[in-house]
Amino acid sequence: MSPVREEVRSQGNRRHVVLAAAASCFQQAGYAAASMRDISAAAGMQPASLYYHFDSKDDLFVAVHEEGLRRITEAVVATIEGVPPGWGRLEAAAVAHLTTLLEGGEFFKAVMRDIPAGFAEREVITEMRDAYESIFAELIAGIDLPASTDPRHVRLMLLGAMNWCFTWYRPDGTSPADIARDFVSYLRSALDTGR
Amino acid sequence: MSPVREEVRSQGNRRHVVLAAAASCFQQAGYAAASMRDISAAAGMQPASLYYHFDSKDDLFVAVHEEGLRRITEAVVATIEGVPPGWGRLEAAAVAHLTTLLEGGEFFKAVMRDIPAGFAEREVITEMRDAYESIFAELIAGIDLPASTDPRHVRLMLLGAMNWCFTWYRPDGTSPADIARDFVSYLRSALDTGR
DNA sequence: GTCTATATGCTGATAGAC
DNA sequence: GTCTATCAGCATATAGAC
Repeated sequence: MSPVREEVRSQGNRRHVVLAAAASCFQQAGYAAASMRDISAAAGMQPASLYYHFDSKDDLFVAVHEEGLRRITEAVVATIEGVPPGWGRLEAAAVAHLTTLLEGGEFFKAVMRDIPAGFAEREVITEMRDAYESIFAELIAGIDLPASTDPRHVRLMLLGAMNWCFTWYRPDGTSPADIARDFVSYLRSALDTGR
Repeated sequence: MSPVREEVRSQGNRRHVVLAAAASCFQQAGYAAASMRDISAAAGMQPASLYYHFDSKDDLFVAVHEEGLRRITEAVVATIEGVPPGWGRLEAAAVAHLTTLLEGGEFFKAVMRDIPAGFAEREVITEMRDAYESIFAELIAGIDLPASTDPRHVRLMLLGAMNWCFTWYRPDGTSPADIARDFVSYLRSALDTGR
């Protein structure tokens, strides 16, 4: 409205291009094997130009995680919205998680991996992942499990099984949604006290 | 007995020392981040000396996998010997697998990871892993599952959940054996038709 | 914001003495 | 079998022009 609008600073800024290029390289090669040269080539610029947008390779890795986890959180939260608590809600979240992970683009295979050993900001990444996984902890808390069952192990089993899928998943095989539904159904028929 | 015995050639050969050093480095840092210099230091020799025992870093990685998978196969096979087919046998195998993986030494965390992208001999490693996992396929085939259940997904869910454990396992928490038993029990009560 | 040019150190691997 | 010495190339990151 004001005639002298403060234009969005850094418009034409290609930070997001760099971020996407980094995600692609980290996903393909892993943190250590992806070089800043590779990333700069994927972004269509010179290596030195990356350092205008990010201070270091470590910073870039953290930023890729921030963006990836932000997006997958968004996808899962949007999916479970309105679904009543219980197994159906957990299933919906699992389907969203695995579908995003396996077919959602390059950000996610970079994010759902073991953190490179000796990585300086390991804790930052761990905390971001924990925040995301707490969604699943809450969903499982909303289910009436047998008293002998450890809800933490249920969560870790489900998420572990899903996060391992990228090692064997093939796009021409069973869909991510069907895989996720199978995994949840095995737990459900085991642990559903309401039946 | 013969007075002129052919002595074991390469006695005093430190190939096994190199192999253990490599396993340690690969496990700690991952393939790309572990350098031949790191490995040579861990083995107590000069970098050039490694090349007497192995032709390349790739070769060394393959050799670590061969040894690691040989050992974990041995551990699992020894454990299930004599246990009758069914859920108990699968549980015994899972306990042996996860215990070896998490507390069996440095070979296994190097082996049960995603293969570095672009690794030249990827297929060789994939085949070795498949051969190992076929043990679990057979164990699951020996269980009477509901017709609607996909035995392959049961195997992949269990192995995936276990192989992901090293990202969250802490030695001062639940023991690997108890974790494995929990995982199998969740599947078992779901899918056990014999109850 | 992106460039060219470069500093400094580490990489896998080889040659050849002992 | 292990060593010393070294090659050629690539790593992250910086300096400073435009």
